[in-house]
Amino acid sequence: MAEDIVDDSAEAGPPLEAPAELTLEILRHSAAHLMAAAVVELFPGAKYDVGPATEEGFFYNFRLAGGDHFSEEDLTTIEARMRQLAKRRIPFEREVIAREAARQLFTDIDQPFKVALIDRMAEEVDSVGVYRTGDFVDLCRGPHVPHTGHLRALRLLRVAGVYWRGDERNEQLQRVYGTAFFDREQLDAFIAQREEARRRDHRRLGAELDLFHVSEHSPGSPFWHPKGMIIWNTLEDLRRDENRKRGYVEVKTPLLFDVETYKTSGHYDNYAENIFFVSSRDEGRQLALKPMNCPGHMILFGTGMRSYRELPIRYAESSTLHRDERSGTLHGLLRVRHITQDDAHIFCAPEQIQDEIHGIVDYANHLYAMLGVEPRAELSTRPEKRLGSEAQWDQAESALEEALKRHGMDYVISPGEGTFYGPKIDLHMTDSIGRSWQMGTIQLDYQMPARFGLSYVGGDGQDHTPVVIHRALLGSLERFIGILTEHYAGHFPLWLAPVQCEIVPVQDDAPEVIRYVTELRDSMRGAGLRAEVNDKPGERMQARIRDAELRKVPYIAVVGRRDVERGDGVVNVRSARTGTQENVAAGDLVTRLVSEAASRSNG
RNA sequence: GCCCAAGUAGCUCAGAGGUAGAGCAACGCCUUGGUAAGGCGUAGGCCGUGGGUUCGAUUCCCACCUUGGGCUCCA
Repeated sequence: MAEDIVDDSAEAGPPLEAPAELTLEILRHSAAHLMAAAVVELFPGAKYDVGPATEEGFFYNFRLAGGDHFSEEDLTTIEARMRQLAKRRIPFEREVIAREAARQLFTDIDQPFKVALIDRMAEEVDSVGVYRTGDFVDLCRGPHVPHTGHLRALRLLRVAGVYWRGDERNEQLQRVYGTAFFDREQLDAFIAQREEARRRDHRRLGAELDLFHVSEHSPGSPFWHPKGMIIWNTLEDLRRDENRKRGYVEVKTPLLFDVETYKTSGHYDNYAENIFFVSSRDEGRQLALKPMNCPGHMILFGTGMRSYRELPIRYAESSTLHRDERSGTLHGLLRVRHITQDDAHIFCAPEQIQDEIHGIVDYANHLYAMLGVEPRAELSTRPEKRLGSEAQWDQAESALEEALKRHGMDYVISPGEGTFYGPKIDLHMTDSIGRSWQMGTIQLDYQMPARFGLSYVGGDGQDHTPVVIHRALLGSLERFIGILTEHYAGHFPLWLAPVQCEIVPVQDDAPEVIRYVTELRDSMRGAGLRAEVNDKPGERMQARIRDAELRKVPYIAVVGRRDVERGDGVVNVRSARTGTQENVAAGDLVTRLVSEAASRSNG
């Protein structure tokens, strides 16, 4: 959910003129006021904080008397009260008053959050907007709907505890989320759309398609089932193929490291709460499960004299990583503790950065296009606290930006969001309910090689410190498969589908039919296809077809006695995606599926 | 970690202070069927875990675990 709208400047400041047109945002902002009005009536002593419109609806933050919390039942009560207030067509009355008068007003009615907002306004602000809805009064620049009668199609969605001003060190307030639309039909469509999103949720599809599950025996670490492993391994094959073509070399580094390694890398100081520590029989020695591959690759690079002639060296490793994520953040495959990154570290000379970044962006575009997904790129630039010279940062940032431009990629810049060791490009994807997740990342690093004392001999015979580019393109295999499952709604393209062709015999007890379908299956398997025969006894052909359809098998071949007796080797093939049928010679079918799978097309 | 919810058969869910139900799936039998569910039957449960209240708890209370939505976090 986009919560970047939690900017309370929208709540205060100079008032705006009445709107030329009634937008959804205005409607929802007004609905937030209406909700606060209802809450203040129903929960005496409630303090209200801020309540903006969001992409999905609106929310308002409250502190209830006596430290109470809202329950879900309260939502029903509040929503009912809102409807009553809406029916009364109470006008939204706008006033502009002096800042001091407003401060006094909110002090008098004991609304400390509003007083705090006024106190945080810029000095030059001398008047503020105040809106009244019946007895309810809010600090607000508006604009609003003329009266509450416009707020007909409302729905309160959920409650949440949120930290005041988004800071964990502050007290926790109660936030109520809701949404509003111009009419009932739009609200119904919104609710139906959420239902649809739930159907393509990767956790649901993961169970239905028998891909994976998570267990309380190891929270955050998925169990991959045979069908899920096919998708996993197919993506791994793709990664290996492409890495080989692009001059990467595969390495393997340990899972367990002495913690000293992470002190050297800087992770111990910056990341300790996410590291799983492991005790050892060797007293006085503490080990840690690796949360990232970089230190291992640094050590590997450092095992020998390196010449500039060897560079760039591109170490790739798709290794298991563990990160001790906070329990409340775990989320299916999208946020896990057992992470498998399609990781690589490129060690290069400064003058090679541009070409390497270019190559990585090209690689990323190639992969994403092949999978039919479009990530959003974000360029994160130098943060306040950083290492390295300004000249290095200039070079690094422009190298990244240059590559994005050269590839014609749309991107947004996140100023100050880079890492302390360098700027980065992140690739983001959206899940079924609109949440954004970081997938790939490309990070330039001038610092870690120096911390590990890495060097290479340059053409000038002097030692130089290499630059490292950290990059993961899919990001994590777990997360990527999760997003991909939702993207395809479970209908994986042929090359990724766990079962590519299911063969359904019409007469399961006719020996010649059984022989025929078994031979067809074996010839498909011999050609490298994943084929199964569904000859489940006691079930009609229709039920077997339905079963394969529900498992979203791309092709279903139906073979009966008539085909066998005809003797021309023609079978009937049904495409699950289109529901169409056609008659094809078995040999042609195999050739066609092999070629479609090899093309790795999205179908 | 924090707020709000939910954990009952493999799955989806119903139920109630007196010891547990449906549909689908599984298994068995019957059905020989040409493109999305044939019929009958059988089996299946520490009602998330641990405490407490009670003659009796799966049901009420407390704690914990896991899952979901949000917050914070995501170098």
